Amino acid sequence: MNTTLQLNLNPNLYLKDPQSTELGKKIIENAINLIDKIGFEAFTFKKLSVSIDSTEASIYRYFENKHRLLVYLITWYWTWVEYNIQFETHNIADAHERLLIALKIIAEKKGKDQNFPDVDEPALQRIVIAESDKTYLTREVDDINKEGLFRGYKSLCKTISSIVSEISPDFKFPDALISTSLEASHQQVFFAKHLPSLSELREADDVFEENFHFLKTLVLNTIR
Amino acid sequence: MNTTLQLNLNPNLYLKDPQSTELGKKIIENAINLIDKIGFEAFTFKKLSVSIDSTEASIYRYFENKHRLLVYLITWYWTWVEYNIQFETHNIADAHERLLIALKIIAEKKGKDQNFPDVDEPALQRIVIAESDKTYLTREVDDINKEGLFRGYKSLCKTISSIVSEISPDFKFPDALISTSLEASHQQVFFAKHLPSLSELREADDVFEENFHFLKTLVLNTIR
DNA sequence: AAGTTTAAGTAGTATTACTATCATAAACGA
DNA sequence: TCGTTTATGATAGTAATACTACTTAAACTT
Repeated sequence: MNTTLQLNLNPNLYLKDPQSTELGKKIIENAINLIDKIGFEAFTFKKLSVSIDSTEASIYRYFENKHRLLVYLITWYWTWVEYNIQFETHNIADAHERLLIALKIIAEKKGKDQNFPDVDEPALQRIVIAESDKTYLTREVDDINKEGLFRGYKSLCKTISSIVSEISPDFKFPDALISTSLEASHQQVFFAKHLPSLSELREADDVFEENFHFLKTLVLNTIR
Repeated sequence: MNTTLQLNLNPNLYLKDPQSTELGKKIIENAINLIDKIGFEAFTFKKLSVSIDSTEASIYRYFENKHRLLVYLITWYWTWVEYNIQFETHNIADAHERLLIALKIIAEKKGKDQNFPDVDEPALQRIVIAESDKTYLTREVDDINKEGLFRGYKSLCKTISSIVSEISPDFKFPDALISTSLEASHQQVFFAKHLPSLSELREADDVFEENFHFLKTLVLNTIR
């Protein structure tokens, strides 16, 4: 299969769909590179406009502000992860097996997906690890939520927590357990790199394998 | 007992010890109020200087910038929490019992502690819930860590994870489990309030009890 | 070819996050 | 009591940020 795909995202995420124009695609591609390189706080529309050889005002026509752009990128990521989970668990009857596949996909290191040529998934994963919590840790969280912008993340959480409920119908906290696990899946990788005394995971090629191992232990032991 | 106490914090947290002067204490007291009221992003030294009827320059003599001030406040909180855990678990032989006390203290709603008249602990707990992750989610994390500013949090994590190891010496991830639990203890309360579909906890007087119940389930099931 | 929608560039503003300098007043030591 | 640290305050200034408003250019329609 050689077709390129497009994820359907909530139109409230943008003022003008960046997937619909050349400039829009350049904004996404270069925003990922730039945030990955300098971090979200230092990232500005001015710097982005220089790197795509355009202007601040043009970028403001696509996104209300840089926070909304971050929400767009992070939502793209979770929607993509959920798509992969749906794809890989399709036609698998055993709930336990489906849960393991889902946890694996969440925990693992992401490579380039040829279906989406404009998105650098490995860079985007690094952004998720370092910046994703900033999407909701803001005073605007309720407004943003009202517009439905967290649907991607919430839907992913629901997908996995319902597998948990299928396995252990009496378990009281499937949503809390899975949201905790989703957060842990990037927090622990961050700790491994920057605050290693907070985690047994160690920065190396296999952090992501250890990450999977930890998540598996956490989730399976908790619901059993 | 009627003496007031003072927590010993790493001097790198400040340029000049705010606990040593009247102005310093006013800065801490009003910073807590102001961040609680308007959030960390909207909080500025200018606004703080107006609320304490002083000047920006004076505040800059105590803290390098507003991020360092946040690190100071959050460190104060975790150091205080660890002090409480030490106090309450002292002389208790049974590790399982000590673990439950520690989880309870982490999870519970904080009231005013008369030992520290200048600190509004309930407001500070709200700041921890909404802003604490911003202390380390920054490009400066490695520099800040090198100065030892995360010692409070790391020490708390170690204290509890060593109880875990005492109970289950073969468990592979005591640090990861406890850092995950510490993060969950404020994340789940945040979700209950702002993104309730990510958690079974519900905003009400007993969120903190449910929080304890969830943490207990998570930790005890995982290590058993 | 004229008119109209749409995209993109130019220019400007208020605020933020500082830094630097100088004045003054209290506190402290000899 | 005189002189000197030390703490705070007042004032000003700067580069960068996060926008907004206005204007021009291109593209598409009739």
